Amino acid sequence: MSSETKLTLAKLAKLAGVSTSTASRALKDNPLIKQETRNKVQALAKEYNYSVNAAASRLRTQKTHVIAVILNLIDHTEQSTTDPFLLKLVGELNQALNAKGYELLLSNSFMASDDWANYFIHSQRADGMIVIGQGKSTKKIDRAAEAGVPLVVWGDPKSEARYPIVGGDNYQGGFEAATHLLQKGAKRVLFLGDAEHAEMQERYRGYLQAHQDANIPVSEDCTCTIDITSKAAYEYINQRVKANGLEFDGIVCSSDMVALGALKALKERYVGIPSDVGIVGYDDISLAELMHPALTTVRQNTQQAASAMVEQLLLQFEGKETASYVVDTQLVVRRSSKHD
Amino acid sequence: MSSETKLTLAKLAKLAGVSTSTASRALKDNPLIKQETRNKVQALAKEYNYSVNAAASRLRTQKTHVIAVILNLIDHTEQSTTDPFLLKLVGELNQALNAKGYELLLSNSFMASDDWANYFIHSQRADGMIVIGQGKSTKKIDRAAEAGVPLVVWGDPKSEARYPIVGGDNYQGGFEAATHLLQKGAKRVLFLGDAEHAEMQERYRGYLQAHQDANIPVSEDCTCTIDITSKAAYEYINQRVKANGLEFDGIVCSSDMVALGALKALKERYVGIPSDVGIVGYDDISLAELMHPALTTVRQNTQQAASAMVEQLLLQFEGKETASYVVDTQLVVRRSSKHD
DNA sequence: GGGTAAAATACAATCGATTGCAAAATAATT
DNA sequence: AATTATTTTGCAATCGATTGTATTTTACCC
Repeated sequence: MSSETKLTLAKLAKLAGVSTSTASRALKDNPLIKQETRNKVQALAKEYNYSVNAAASRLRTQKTHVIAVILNLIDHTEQSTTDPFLLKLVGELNQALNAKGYELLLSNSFMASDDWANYFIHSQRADGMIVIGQGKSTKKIDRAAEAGVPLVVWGDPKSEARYPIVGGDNYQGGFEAATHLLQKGAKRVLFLGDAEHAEMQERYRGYLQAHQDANIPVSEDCTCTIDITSKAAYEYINQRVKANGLEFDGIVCSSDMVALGALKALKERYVGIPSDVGIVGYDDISLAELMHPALTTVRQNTQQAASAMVEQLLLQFEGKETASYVVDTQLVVRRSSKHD
Repeated sequence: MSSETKLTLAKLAKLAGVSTSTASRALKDNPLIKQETRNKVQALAKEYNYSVNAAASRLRTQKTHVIAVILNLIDHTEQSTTDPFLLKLVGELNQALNAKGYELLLSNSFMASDDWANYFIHSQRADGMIVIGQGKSTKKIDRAAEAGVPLVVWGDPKSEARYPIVGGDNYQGGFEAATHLLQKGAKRVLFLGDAEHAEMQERYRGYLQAHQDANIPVSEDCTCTIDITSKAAYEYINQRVKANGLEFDGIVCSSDMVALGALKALKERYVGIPSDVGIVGYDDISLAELMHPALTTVRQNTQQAASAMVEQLLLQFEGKETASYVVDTQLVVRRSSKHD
């Protein structure tokens, strides 16, 4: 089918009876080349299954058309490998990038150890980076940005940073979630999450504000700091109820995974949802509506998020101004919070 | 911090007072170079944050150290973007690849349209491919393999193919799942899936065998062909029960997502699980145990799978013999199938 | 000290595509 | 027909690292 020797541009050019420069230009429809010639070269390329050597092209043009996407792992937890929301985001990013002619190099933060700028950019593995999650500290990200790495982050768009951050309005999300529970009559609503993350911190602020607006005090022991995993949530709620009984009637969770863990713990103890405790999650992963009861949650538009991130990144390539971007967010009310 | 001009090997060599060839060799600890010189060059490289230009290196060595991972989408369904199992596999592959010094280029089958061999391999974007899912037809995969693409597939390891296939023993898994339900007393067990997929086909065969061994007939209407999504499962079960009432007492599902959809439909109709209907899923995604009742399922060892796939791929690079590989599979019994 | 073996380093070609500029071919103008 | 303007194409340098081979340096031995 294919001849044994690799087909290079030079050989293709010879076949077409033109020079490599002409062939190269013809392939990309450069108007410098006569239409007829372009057609001939392109036809031959198709016939012989020619495709440009990416390595050579990248070397010459200094562009890779590759974007590194980094799951910014929280060191000791396994949030990222497990959390469907983050993976969904990766899927959407892949779509959005492909649509713009870019490819997605998937990485966790281990590979490049400390020095993202060098590992990905200077080494010409990628043209830019998308970091998913601010983590507990943005030091690494900041350093990369300072080194001039084109960069976009999924996180809390209100954070001050020299790079654009795309994310939902977490303050608003937290506020709506808590307000919703309070309106349904809850008096003691837990916040289950980890305020060290910028995103969670904002949600927490919204949660506090909701209480203030509703004139309901928040006792200190309603703030529960746990890892953002279903396991941690399960264990926490399990132990808390075991130790203190059911001394709360609502939970605002920092993610759906956390909500699912809490839900499980409560159901095992025959706590009625939502009759005894109302639960609100965050993210609206596909399983939220499959739960029983279906999970009330705050949906973030991941598709919009992905497009925005890609757009902000490409803007940097053109040297244009960028800005953080707030993604649509919406409280999706389902059974887990709604007594009829 | 860093000087303005890009640091190339040539400049590094000049700094070290050696030739580029020596510098190049020194950086990779080539014993041809005196230890002292190696140290000096390496120290300088660290000091100046030098890192090899991947594009140049790839062009010269004709190796990319990149593996393309393809989510082999089923055209009209959205299984792959949603299914946590597949994404988990991607995560594990990333780990396994990194451990061997390879990077993961994530793709869906759209990007490369028809011609994987050209798009990924001849164009030197990747050294090899890992395809997740055989899909309904293996034509594309077969064609790529014929074109000489180093290739490993996640699918049914019993399929005949010229490339290694890694996967669980689907026949055995289906057999155990069905046997388990039958032993618990089920008389009419549905199979919910799509036998056009090689993997599902095998599970189905196991399901049939289980019935034969237990001497329980399988009526034709127990074979339910649906898309491998929770939504399709939900709708199917919902309609079936609505139309015919509850004329079955067990379901073997072709994935956990399918099981969750079925579960939801049944719970909405107040069907007791497992008292009225026992359910077994497949994959043991992290949410399986969070369900209420927790989902009995067939676990496939994804970490082992990822290592095996990477190993089989690297073997091809060395021109060595490869073989399909059967991953450990285990029935995890939980509440959804277990009356006490 | 002269000569050979061994160790260490340098030279120069190469991977394949891209692109500024020069050259050739064609068209337009007088 | 000669000259200029315009299209179209080709030349040759370049991107940065790698590696076979040649060369230089050092070590060794009688």
